Amino acid sequence: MHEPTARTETEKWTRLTMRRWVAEISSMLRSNLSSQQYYVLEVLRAEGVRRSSEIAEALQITLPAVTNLANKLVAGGFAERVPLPADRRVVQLRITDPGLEALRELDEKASLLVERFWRGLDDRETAELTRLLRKAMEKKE
Amino acid sequence: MHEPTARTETEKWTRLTMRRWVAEISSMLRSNLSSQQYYVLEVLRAEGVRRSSEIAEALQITLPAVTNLANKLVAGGFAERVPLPADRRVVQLRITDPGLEALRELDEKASLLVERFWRGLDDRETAELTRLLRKAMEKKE
DNA sequence: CATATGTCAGCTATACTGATATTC
DNA sequence: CGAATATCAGTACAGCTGACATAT
Repeated sequence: MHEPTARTETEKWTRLTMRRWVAEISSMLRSNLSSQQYYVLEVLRAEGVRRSSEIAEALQITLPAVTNLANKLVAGGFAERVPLPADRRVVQLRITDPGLEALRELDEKASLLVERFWRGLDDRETAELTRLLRKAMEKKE
Repeated sequence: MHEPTARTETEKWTRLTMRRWVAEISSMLRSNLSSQQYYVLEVLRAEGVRRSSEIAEALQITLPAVTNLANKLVAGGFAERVPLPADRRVVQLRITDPGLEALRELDEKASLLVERFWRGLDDRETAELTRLLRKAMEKKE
């Protein structure tokens, strides 16, 4: 083994960091959309219309769970169901203008959260952290 | 503003990283304890016996939620309730040997998960990442 | 007729609020 | 008696599996 204590330190700080993130983001979302609803809207904004099965795949949940999420989003006016004429089994979801607006507000909050989250780092360190996260994620595919 | 794109990049990669972590840890725990149960056991192992109110504080959940978690852990044999003679309103929780054993197994898995999670980074980068996470977390108190 | 897509029904798990012991 | 601690009761919400309707 190369450096036994180093790996333990990495574990320790990785897990503490992740735990805090989860705590902060869930308290941020408390009064608005659930985090899954938020994620669906983000997917819709980024990708345009998406069918239920694609959303299930993206969120790693079952199709009935997507139906449930979609019901909430549609009921709230954040998304709408759009039939796909070419294949009438398919139901697509599309984000609405109020959905985009809600997303913008949440983006604002998330942005502040990220900024606050890494507040202990200076600009150079933040840039280095970003580079490392990006590299780690890009190599995961 | 200093570097508008830099902040956006930080946001983007922070959030993707966190989302993936949540997905991976929850699939890791799927067949065992819930992540909250896991966290309670970790707290108990680190701190010795803890009263319900302290656990609620640590996990940022309500007291009834702790009662529920404690019921599950006790039913599973992972923890036990210990009265505190000095104050008979208090119920403390203590981890059992089977609880320690379960934790060891999960630690093993979590350890592999962390290692795999940052696999895209080399040793030097992993050390730097660890330093940055630690610094960011320590400055948050 | 077999497969694919989405929804419905019913179940489970977990957290919450409010009410209720019990003890300090 | 008021405050603190934990639990109980009831509710809400999100996810799952299995059954079902519709379309390919």
